[in-house]
This record gives sequence, structure tokens and C-alpha cells, in this order.
Amino acid sequence: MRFSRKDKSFERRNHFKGMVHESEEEHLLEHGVKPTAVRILVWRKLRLKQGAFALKDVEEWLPDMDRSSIFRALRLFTEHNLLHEFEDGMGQCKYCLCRCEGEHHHGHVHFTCVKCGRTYCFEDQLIPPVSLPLNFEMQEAEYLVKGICEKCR
Amino acid sequence: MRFSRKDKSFERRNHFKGMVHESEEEHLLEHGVKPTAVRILVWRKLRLKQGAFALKDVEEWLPDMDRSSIFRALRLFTEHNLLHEFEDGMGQCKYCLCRCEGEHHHGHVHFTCVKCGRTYCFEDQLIPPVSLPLNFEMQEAEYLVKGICEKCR
DNA sequence: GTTTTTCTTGCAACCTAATTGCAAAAACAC
DNA sequence: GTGTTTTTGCAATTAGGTTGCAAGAAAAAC
Repeated sequence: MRFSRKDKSFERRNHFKGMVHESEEEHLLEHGVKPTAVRILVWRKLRLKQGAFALKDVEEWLPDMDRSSIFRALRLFTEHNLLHEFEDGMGQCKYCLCRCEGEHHHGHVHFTCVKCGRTYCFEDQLIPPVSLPLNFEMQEAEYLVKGICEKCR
Repeated sequence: MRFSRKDKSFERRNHFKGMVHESEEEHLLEHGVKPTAVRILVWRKLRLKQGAFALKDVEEWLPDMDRSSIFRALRLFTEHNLLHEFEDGMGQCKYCLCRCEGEHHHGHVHFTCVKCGRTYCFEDQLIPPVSLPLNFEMQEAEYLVKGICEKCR
């Protein structure tokens, strides 16, 4: 399936009616992302998610969309600070909604369940700062806890 | 090349003489690892390393040894708390010497340079603890800083 | 409007790191 | 020594991530 904004089916699929659509488009625009068909659909799926997700998850949420199109949308969103990308400790790359203004130095703590693989965002637990040796320049920090989540105990 | 402890070339390759060899063997034995030829050679390469390393690094240090043999040695060492395994934030799995007694809850901070890919261990910076929601059971924690290292500035 | 140019998308293919199956070799038990 | 178990090297596979490219869509130029 090819996603195009001019497509009638795109409008139907996405309840293309005024306000809601506008605000999603504007949100992308505000972050410097041109709101194309694929990007609007992907963003619509992600914008309300609580935890972290992998490319594979988004593929399941949008089964008609091509893997590489999703991949490129996620990468673009990450580059424009709509998402934050990190490794989940189980060999997978995950994304979560980014609410940082400006620098990413102090994001929140993540928790990956070694049983089910889900990654949780503990948004109220900010990453405690540590001091680095001189001449080491921090760009971002990750704090990852591995263990058993509430659903798997 | 097949690695065997009975092999004359193994003895020569590895300066198999008394004390040193014994203490390396014993260190493996103390951690419940049977000291085979491959494991002794791998451990001998790792035991004095400062920073973290990837499988690929060990392959370069032991060019005659098979990748999967090294892989299995590293996995075994990790299982027996000789090494600590983690993701370096650049999509690679890295290892560092583990000096934890018992639990891994509070390891040290790691720093990965986004330019050269090297991962440093800041052993004097222990990971500051965070509190988790009830019903989330911690097994281990990782604190990873990404940025530019002293050699790349 | 039409044409030209640029950007986006879907598909297939590729890459790289990690991992496994298996048979031969080595180590171990007797 | 023989028989059994473990280890090793090789080849192959998996899986996640990524890219090249041609066709389609959007934007710009006319």
C-alpha cells in the first residue's frame, strides 16, 4: 500500500477532519518535520504511547506500512527531538516520546523486563547526574534498569 | 588452529611455566569455570584490560582463535561473574572486568565515545541508586554516558 | 494550468553482529 | 587401554538494522 496524502483512502483511514489533523501536522512542523502521509500516520500511533517501543512494535501497529518507511520516520523524528532513541539492554533499539527541551542530558530512567522484553519509562525518575573526568564531554546519558516487571512477577 | 592444553605449541604460545599459569587457572576455577585451553588464552588477554571491549576486539587480540570459541568463552565468563556484559549505546555488546562481589546492582558508569566508539569504565563513579515503583524487581543497572572522549576532542 | 525538479515511498537486497548445529578433537572417567 | 562427556572450529543461520534504487507524489518553476 502506498501512502499519499492526496489519496482518498488516506483521508478515510485517518479521520482527516480539521482540528485534530491540523494540530498533529503542526506539531511535526514545529519540530521541523515536513508532515507527509507516512509521518502523520506514524506520529498518530506514537504520540500517546506510555512506554518505549521498538521498530517491530510500530510495524505491528501499522501492518500495511513498509518497514523501511517506518524506520525512516522514526529516525527523522529522533533527529528532530520528537523521539528519544536508546538500547534496551536486550539487544534491541527502542524509542520513547521525548519531552526534553533542548539538551538530552538528563532524561528519565528506563526499565527493561528480562522476561517479557517490555521497556518502561519512569518519567518521574530523572537520571541522577554523575561527574566525568576532565576532557570527557557528555552529550547524553542513559540509565537502564533490568529486572522483572510488575506484570511478570 | 585448534587449541588444546596438551598441545606443545599451546605451552610455548603461552609461557606455560608454573606460578603465573597456575594462578590464572585457579582464578577461573574459583569462579566455577573449567580452565580449558581457549578459556585460559582468552582470560589471559582480558585480565589486565582497563576499558570495555567487544567480541571483535578480542578477535583481533587472538587472530588465530575462532570467533565462536571466543564468544562462548565470553558468555561463560559473564555467567560466572568474571565479566560484566552491557550495550555500549552504539549497537554493540561490550564486556568489562567484573569486580562485583555478589550482586551487580551498583556497577560503575560507562562512557562511550560517539566518534571513536571506545567505551571507558569510570570505576570510581558508582551508579547512583534510583527508586523503582513497587512490584518492579531490579536485577542490575546500567549508567551510560555518550559523548566525546578525551582522545577525540 | 503544464512542465520540471525535488522529495518520499515501497520493495528488495544487503550488512553486521550475534548465535547455533554439528562433527571432529580433546579431556575425563574408568 | 575403552567408552563417555565436554570443548572446539567451521559453516551456516538468525535477526535487527540499514541502504540503493526506481516509481510515485509533492513542490517549484514556468
